[in-house]
Amino acid sequence: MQGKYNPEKIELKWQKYWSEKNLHKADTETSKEKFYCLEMFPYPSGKIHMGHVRNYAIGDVIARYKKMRGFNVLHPMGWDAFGLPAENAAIKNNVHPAKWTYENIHHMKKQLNRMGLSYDWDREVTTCSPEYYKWNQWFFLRLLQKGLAYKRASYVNWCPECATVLANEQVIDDKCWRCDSVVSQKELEQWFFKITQYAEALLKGCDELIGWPERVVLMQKNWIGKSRGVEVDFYVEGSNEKLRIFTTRPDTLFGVTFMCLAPMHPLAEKFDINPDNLETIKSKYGDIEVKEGFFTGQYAVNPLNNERIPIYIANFVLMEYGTGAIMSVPAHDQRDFEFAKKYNLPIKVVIVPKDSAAVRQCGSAEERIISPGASELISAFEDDGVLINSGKFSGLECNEAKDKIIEHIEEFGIGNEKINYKLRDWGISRQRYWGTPIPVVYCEKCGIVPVPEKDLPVILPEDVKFSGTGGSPLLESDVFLNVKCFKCGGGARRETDTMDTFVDSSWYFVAYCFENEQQREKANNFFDFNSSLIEHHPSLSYWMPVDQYIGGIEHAVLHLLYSRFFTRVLNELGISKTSEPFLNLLTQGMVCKETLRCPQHDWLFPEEVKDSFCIHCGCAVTKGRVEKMSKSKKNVIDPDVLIQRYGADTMRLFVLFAAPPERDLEWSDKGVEGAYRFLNKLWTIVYKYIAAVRQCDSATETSELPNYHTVILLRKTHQTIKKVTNDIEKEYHFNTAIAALMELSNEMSSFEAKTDEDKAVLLLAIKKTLQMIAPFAPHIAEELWESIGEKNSVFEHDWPEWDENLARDEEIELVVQVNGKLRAKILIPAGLSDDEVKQKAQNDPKISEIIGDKKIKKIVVVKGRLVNIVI
RNA sequence: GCCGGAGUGGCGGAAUUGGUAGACGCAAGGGACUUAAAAUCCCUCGCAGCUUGCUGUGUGCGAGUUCGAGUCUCGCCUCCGGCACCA
Repeated sequence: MQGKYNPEKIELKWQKYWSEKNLHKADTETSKEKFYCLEMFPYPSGKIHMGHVRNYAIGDVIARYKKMRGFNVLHPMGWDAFGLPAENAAIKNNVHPAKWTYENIHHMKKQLNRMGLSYDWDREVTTCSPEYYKWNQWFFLRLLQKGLAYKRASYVNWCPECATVLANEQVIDDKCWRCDSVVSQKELEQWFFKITQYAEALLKGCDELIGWPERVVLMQKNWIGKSRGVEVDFYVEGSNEKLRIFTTRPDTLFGVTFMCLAPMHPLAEKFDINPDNLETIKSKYGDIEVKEGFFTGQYAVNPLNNERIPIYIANFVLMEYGTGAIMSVPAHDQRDFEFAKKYNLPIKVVIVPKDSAAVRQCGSAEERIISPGASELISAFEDDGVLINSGKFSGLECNEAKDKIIEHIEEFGIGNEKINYKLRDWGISRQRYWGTPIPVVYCEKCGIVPVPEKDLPVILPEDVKFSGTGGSPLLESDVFLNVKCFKCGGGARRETDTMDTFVDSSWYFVAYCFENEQQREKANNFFDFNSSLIEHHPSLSYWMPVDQYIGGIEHAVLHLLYSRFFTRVLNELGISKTSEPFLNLLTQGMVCKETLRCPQHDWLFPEEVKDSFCIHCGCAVTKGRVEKMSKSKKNVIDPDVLIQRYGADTMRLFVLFAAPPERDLEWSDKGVEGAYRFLNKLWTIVYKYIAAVRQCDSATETSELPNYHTVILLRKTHQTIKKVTNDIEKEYHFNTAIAALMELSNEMSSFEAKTDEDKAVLLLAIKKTLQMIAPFAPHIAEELWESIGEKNSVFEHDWPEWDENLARDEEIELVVQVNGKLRAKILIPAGLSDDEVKQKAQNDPKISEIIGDKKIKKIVVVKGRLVNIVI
């Protein structure tokens, strides 16, 4: 097919070819080494956006490249199909969430295929299908059995108007995002997964994540938030009660001047305090702006020095962390310091900087201990130092003091060393319809009764209405709601909460390991309900873990942490051999574009601007910041439009070329045209020489070629293979790999093939270029590959190899520096000895002139690069 | 506040282990082809100076190490991201 480059025509042709030949299917039985390449599956919101395009283009390059390198590649795709938008669409458009979701999936699947992505669709998963979510339920039951799923009361965001729980993200300025009612905190019974039991394992596992970006690992570590400290009992004066606190600074125990309880602390109930005061503080609980508290009238006794310490109740003390009570050391904690100043509480210095002058200076602090307001401190001293005023521990350095004091505390039975984590259990209950029903029933006699495995899946009922008010639609389905107890056969009510959609995505990578949903059901052991013998399934142990995972940084904590948690549980259940799901992680940057703003009309589409004035009001339009593409900011580019105009190959190429994968990418319409030009150029090169090239029998790889330019092209070809291979292999630097291919193309387009040998070398260069461009722009590669007379798909050929000898330059450009400054460049043959190089450098007329009769102190030679003469 | 990351031409971005700063692309300017335009091709392109070839200078700022620093060390500045009452 000659003529003009017509992307649409060839792209559809090759997409059909791939699908008919089943080219993207993962082998089930093979001796080949496996490579599991996975991109985060999308939420079927309606249509794909540029973020998807980037994510999936990156994944596709890796999958196709690995296939060409001879791996058995698993490259699946599916749908994160449960979730709120479907329910909102149901309310708004009176369409069932399932219909809305499946229509979106249908459309988006077409879009993905139009991009030419190499998915094995036989392994597609859709999380809203009962075949999929019954496994959510199965996992839930296993977790319940192991005590890893439990129900307890907790505080949640509650919208009284919608009668539902809201996620933190859905509360905007303390109001419901949907109805604008003021959101309150409500105590509600919720299901939890006990992820905290795995805090230490997940933290330790972080060290295994060597293929992850450091910052993601760090974010995981911070999220888990381990800290070592000690729990200490303070006596409550005049009662048998003990007040237990947690601190990471036992070295400051002698500096405690007051204590604070969380307003929900059980002791608060026992104290004789004004209930109004308590209510006020409770209402300010969680308010970051103010730190408030009040004196309970009660005193505690410091177990180390028997000092009498007032007990306060304060809004900033969290019930969820530590023991819900703190000791306050205003001299060495800034927040305590501010609180002490506000309520005029004593400040006692117990740690001073290590250097002696400061010790002496602060020595005078001895006199003003516990004298409120006397302290000259303007802020807390939080650094490490030396202890003073601390009984037998005075004079010790902080770290040593910590150990000694912990020892002392344990010896006298006042408390114990304690490790705390910030990680909380994972609340999975959602009062929504479009999610996995939690498989339990409530029986008046038997209480919580799990649905037996053989009765799974608990299917979402169809007879529901979506009004948008009055809570979960499941509450209105009698068929769903009223069941017989699985234990006693009596009347029971089904759980109407559904699971957080993060449950669905915590194990979907496991589901892909099985060939299709039918087979998944019958061909495995662990999914077999009747089998008490749970074994590692061969498919699973073959494919897991995922070799390369690719997705947005926004999932750095939640999804990735949940998946790690699930994989550990699966491992303990004997299902998965691996304890970490993702070997290598690539977090791609956002796709951004310039925004346009009009003072009157806010964000504008580019079409709404003419000569930098708003077409509606004539106001001068200012260029906003470059921001992540979003509908609301009117700076989105629709992939469909782009494909229509330039084709999928151009879109893919641009997105891969404009920035390295992990960095943010700034959209440039002109840049897209550049990518399109490059593909056209490639097309022209091939067709310009195709007639001549066809006459050659085969490409020869001999290096004994007479023509200088031919040698250069051959060398460039081998250098490019080396460069592109290394760029892909090393850090997935696709932008520089593509740049190298552009360089080679530039070389080819200025090359004139006269002799047969010239033609042979050119054909070789063309072939290798097509093979190397194939993972990036697969359609044009296939088309041109066919055009030069190759049989079979380009993807069925091995990735090109380079010859180190042919890639080596015969001559090198030697840089000559004098005193570190560039003074000359000379061409010398490669492989000279250091002495010869030194000689040549000094013999250069310019250099010898500069040196003149000055004395040479030293000559530094960097092989193959430069000479530096120091005079 | 704490923890990360990043600052390189008009722009996106390149630069092995410390070794020619600015690959590749975009934009811009000039030229060729054309009746004309588009497309394509060729040339120029960090800044400053003049003798147009060179000299000086240049990777956020200031020091330092080194024969040599975009890269390493120390001290600042700015931007971005994450966490944030975590005791």
